[in-house]
Amino acid sequence: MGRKTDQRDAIRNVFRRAQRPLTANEVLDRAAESVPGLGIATVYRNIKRLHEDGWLIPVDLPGEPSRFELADREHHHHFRCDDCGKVYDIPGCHAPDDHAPAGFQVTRHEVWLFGMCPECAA
Amino acid sequence: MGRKTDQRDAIRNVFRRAQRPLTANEVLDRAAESVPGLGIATVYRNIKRLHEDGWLIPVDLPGEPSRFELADREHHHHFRCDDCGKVYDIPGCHAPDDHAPAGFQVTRHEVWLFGMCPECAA
DNA sequence: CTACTTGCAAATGGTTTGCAGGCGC
DNA sequence: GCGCCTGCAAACCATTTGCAAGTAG
Repeated sequence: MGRKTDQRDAIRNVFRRAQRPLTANEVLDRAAESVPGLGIATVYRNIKRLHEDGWLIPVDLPGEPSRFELADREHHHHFRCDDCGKVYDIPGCHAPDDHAPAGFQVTRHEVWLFGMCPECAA
Repeated sequence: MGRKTDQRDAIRNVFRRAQRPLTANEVLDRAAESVPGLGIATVYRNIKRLHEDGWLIPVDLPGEPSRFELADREHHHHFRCDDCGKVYDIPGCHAPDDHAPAGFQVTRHEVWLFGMCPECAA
């Protein structure tokens, strides 16, 4: 997985501490606290590598920058609140892979739910 | 819905003829055939307006430019071939909205299937 | 010492916007 | 004629890359 550097350690720790998917800029802000001078390019390069190594998985939403979260978790989906914009993890999977027309081989799927979160609904 | 212009007509006709979601550039290429000199900014402006008017719906997937398709169709999902990159419409809906934890009010969902399309599987 | 890493700045690619001229109504 | 539309170019924003200097092993 390459060399051990302060930057990479800091970036990995940020993800380990995170309770939700993070954007590159959020990672930069948090990691820069322990590694002053950290550059955004380094964050992107490390995120890319950690993703390639299977340590991170991308969480993308239309019109927003990519977010990433730890890969070592159960398969799950995401919920985005239309009101506050927060992204929540939704445990479990209720979208079987086998509903494509004949001939299509489905190997993976993504499900996003949108609506109002408990906080905003109150 | 605003004035009638050659540009807007051409752009709408492109979508009416399309068999799959299109990117802004794909729309530009096709619409420019009937309206030489058409600019990409005009395409974006019209797509934005047609979307706001509910005539188009966005079809987004990670790391790729937004695509759009006609809104007046049954709810359906999309399949993206990992091999050739083409995006297919998948009729029907097999992802019920009611699988979020208590407190979450789900009003909308998006489902993407990934894998191999019939052509590439052959 | 050598190769991998980093920071900076410039480049990229999709999308948006400012502006002056054009055209639908 | 008024105000919406358009084309062009410049601006934006997230992300990537070139490059020279730094550092892990």
